[in-house]
Amino acid sequence: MPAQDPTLSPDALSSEAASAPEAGRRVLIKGQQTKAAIIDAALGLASQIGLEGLSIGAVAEVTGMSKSGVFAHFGSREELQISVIREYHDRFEAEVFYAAMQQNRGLPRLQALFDNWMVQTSAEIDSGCIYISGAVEFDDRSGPVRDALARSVSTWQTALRRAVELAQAEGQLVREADAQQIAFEIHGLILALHYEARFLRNPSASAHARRGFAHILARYAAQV
Amino acid sequence: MPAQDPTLSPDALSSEAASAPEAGRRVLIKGQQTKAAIIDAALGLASQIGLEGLSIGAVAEVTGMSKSGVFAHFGSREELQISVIREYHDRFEAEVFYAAMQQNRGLPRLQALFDNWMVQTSAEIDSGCIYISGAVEFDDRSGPVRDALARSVSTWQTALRRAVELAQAEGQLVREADAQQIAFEIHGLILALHYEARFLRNPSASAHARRGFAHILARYAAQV
DNA sequence: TGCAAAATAGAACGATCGTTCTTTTTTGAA
DNA sequence: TTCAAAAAAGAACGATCGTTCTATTTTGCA
Repeated sequence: MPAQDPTLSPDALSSEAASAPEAGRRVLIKGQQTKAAIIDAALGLASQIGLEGLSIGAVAEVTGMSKSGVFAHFGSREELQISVIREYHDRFEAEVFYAAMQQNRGLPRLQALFDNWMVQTSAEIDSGCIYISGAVEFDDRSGPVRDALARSVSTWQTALRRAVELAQAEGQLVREADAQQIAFEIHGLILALHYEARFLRNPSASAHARRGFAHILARYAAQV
Repeated sequence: MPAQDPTLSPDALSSEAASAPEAGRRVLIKGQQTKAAIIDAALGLASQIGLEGLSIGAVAEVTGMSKSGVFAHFGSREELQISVIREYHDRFEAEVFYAAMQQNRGLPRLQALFDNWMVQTSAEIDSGCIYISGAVEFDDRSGPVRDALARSVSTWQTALRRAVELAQAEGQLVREADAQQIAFEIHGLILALHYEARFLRNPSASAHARRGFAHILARYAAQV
């Protein structure tokens, strides 16, 4: 199954923090533990105040460390930001993508992907989504942080589009439809959900998004 | 016509910079001119780097003034940010809302609103939209800047929803449909357009948004 | 237990930020 | 042309930022 099903960047952005130490060299485990704790705290902070608002001083305060202690693990703020993006990518992959892969390909899996995405986004109404805030912060910038972010988002969008294409291949959605168009419309629903629920505090945003998805499925449903 | 057509916050956020000077007092016009020039430059900056990234020093450099010279016109950075929001509100109102009001109520006007919104958003692919970036920057903050932003956005959303309701009243869209649901889906298309075009540099984003709008109209079209 | 390496802390740097205060220049009606 | 008010400039403040350097503590195999 993993051979023929699409995977969400199996290697592209996988955490390299667990690189195997060279044999015959010392293996210190403490550093990796605290580094993981730092990244976890940094992701929490970045979700609230954005990747750009993420400061080493704030991370140090949350983790109870010194600024230089935090800094030493990454060497630069950009590397910390990229580590946060990688961590978010991994969690998103696990909770949205992999969690839906156990559903049968086609409409059940596509529905599960959207449901998981909704759950993730709804949970982020309080915390914020760095795929959305990051896009706004880095849309006119260049550099490794933007590249890492764009790569993660593109990878996820490709996975979503492939799920649509599988539903078309299964004959559940019309084959003539543009899968990218469908993915675009779905993406819009999630963005509107995030905008209305998190910024405007509109309590009916979730219902609107869910209904919108049902409308999309109905519109592109293949006639039996 | 202005009496029965909805207006986009006729007074709520109108610029108060042109407050009439007291009779018998001196009238210096220079200050208001430079203030307008500052706001114009600040809006250009905020569109690119966001309202939060907007710094008085950067505005001073662009306008060729000193930091304190710029500061004196507003008294605080927050007031400068609010002035920028007001200016954007006025321009958005003129180029999107009022420009569509000359179309007949119902579908023609709704289509014009969306077209103008698309043009505005497409033009902002290079400059950025502070209604979108601002929502991300201030979604977990409170204060007068967030309030001004949320009020402007809510006003525009109300105007959009009313245009949908007019199309329903004209019998062009099904009366049973939830106007807020339709406005939500349209908003999602614009957000996805901004995201994909500005961040991911996807050249087909405009086509996707336009097609998505046509799909919405078709789905909610009243059978004749 | 000893000891080198790794991990962390602490202090300081130059830069930028919003803001305040003082001084100088400009404005425009009398 | 005069002159008070308005506008703008200039300098400095405390705070925070990312980063660098050095010193101290902790780690984990020998």
